[in-house]
Amino acid sequence: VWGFRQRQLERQAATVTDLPGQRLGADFYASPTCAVAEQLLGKLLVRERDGQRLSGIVVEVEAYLSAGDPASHSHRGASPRNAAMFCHPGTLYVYTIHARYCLNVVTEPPGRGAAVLIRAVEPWEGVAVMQRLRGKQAPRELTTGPARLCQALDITTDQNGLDLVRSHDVWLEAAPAALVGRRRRIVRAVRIGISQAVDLPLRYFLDGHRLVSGLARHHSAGRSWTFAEG
DNA sequence: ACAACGATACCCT
DNA sequence: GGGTATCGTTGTT
Repeated sequence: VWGFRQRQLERQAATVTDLPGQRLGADFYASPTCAVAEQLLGKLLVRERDGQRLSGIVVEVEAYLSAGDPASHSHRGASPRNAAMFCHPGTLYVYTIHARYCLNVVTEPPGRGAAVLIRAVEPWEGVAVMQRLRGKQAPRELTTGPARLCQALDITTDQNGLDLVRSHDVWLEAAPAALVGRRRRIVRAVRIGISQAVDLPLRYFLDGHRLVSGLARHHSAGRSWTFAEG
């Protein structure tokens, strides 16, 4: 009961101050990782590149915890690769896997080693550029999957360690005005593509959204609830 | 030095 | 649903 009440308060604190299209501030990221993970759904991930905005609505994320989570890159302590994960909340952590890039948002107080992996976004601005960067046209081929969305937004390890609160290259914004007030259902389920801690339900996504990764029959698995954007 | 292995994606059936 | 390309990081000689 106490945990639920705390989460409720955290959610209110993060949404009350957010105005449509406004960049998310440092306080957004400094919360417990699971709270940040679910609050990231519906927010706008923005990449400014050559004076042009590329952006997408966050529709799927995974939490990677600072303790008790063997699947987290921070589990074996800090290293040159994961150093950004131990920086202050709101830091961008980009890592390579299978010769591709994936993007995380650092959470919690500095030094904890917790982050949220963004696994899928819905293209919002600059779709044609994303299609060119990806070399693909189909909606599900553009930004569904953590490495695909990085390629679509031209995010590489060059952006590793950026401060999302101050950077002019990458940041997050509150949901666009067009989406404020829209009711959505969130599903919480197990994470994808890991071999440790496979049973922890730390994956969050918008129920039934066509651009969520994984098989459609898994989309309704797990526990779900509704929330109102903005 | 070197070998193993991923928080993947692509292409094939 | 399954096999594999591909390469940086890591841990081991």
